Amino acid sequence: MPKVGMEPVRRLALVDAAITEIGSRGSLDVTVTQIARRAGVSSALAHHYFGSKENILTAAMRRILSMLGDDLRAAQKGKETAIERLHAIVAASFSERNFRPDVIAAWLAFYVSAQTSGDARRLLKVYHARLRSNLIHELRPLIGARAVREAETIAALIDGFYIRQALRAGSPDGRAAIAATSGYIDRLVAQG
Amino acid sequence: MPKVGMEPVRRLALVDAAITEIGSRGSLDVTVTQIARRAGVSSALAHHYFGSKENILTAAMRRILSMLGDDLRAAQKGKETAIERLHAIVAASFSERNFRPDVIAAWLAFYVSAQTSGDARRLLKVYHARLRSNLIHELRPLIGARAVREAETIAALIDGFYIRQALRAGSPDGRAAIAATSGYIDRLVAQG
DNA sequence: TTTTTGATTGACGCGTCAGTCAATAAAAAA
DNA sequence: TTTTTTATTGACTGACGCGTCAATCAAAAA
Repeated sequence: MPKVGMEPVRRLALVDAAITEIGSRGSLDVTVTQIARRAGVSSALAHHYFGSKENILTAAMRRILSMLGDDLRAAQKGKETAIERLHAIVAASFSERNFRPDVIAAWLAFYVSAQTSGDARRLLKVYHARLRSNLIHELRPLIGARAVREAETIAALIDGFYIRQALRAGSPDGRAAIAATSGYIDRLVAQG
Repeated sequence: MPKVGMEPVRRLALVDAAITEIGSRGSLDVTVTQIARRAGVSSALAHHYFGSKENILTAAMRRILSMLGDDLRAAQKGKETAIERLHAIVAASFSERNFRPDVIAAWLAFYVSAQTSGDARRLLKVYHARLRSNLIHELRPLIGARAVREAETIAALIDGFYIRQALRAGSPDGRAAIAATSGYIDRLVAQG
């Protein structure tokens, strides 16, 4: 079976396997062997390509956040008004692709690892900064100086719905989260 | 030094040490030896009293949540109106005693362990249920049927500020969180 | 065909950690 | 005083996980 050009294939498979494994175990306490098995390779190969377990986990995190980033960008495209773009940000945050049990569990686990790992911390901060700057940019023309503080609150609301979903049993209810968050924004704007 | 009646003293010291250790490491990945050393005893003694590491961690979690519960109850006492009690709930949630880096880190870590451990999950659900029922009870006379949905949103807001604080560097800014959350409630009530 | 290069893994060393156990020491009870 | 009970720990073990390494295998290049 040894064919040339396997590296990118294996890397992707391992990262995907890591996300799934973290999601299914609900914790970063996954072994390289578990990840490798799920990806259909040996643990030695995982080390061969990634060097260390931490590198695998960081790559998984990067992938989750970049998926979210892509969605955010895509959702805002074509929207004409600021309020539409705000709604698009909220919708993307709770879209079927991102607001999923395994992704939520992984995302939560990364929050914890950000307490220790510099890489994880940096990546999460980038995501925070981008979300924040997006929100402020759209809010400013609508509510002026209050945009900064309100962006923080909206972000907290989004993160809050994420973490609470992590504790729920059933499949995520993105619509309720969207309704609440968008509702908050609408009331904000209506009041000026 | 062996004196009788050490058990409750040791238990308390070990649980406190566990909270501090988790907070300082920012993760549940703490060893029994670390906890025991911080409490000034051997790891064997920790096992002697608690039987297992998981029991220590669960006890630590129970303690954090019961501290929060006490504060919540105390804060509501003496308040006459529903809106005052709502503000008291928010203030207690972000009080100096609870909204502290090590407690926040431990709390976050417990959220993760709730994905795996039945005990942790159960404890967190109790906290959620109590907060939810408190909020609904006070909101109902003010906004009627919308109370249920809004209680969920307020809870998400609180949890969201917690998790976002976990990523920040400096010491927690409880006032800002209180201002935002209480502000949300005020606007809610003002609109009827 | 021979050589090189990339893919792949089984086996293993090294460290860590949870939990056990037997032994010691001192207080309390008999 | 002798016996029992409680507190306490050093030493140990069995399991587990990361990361390494030498070896194998097949495709590609020479």
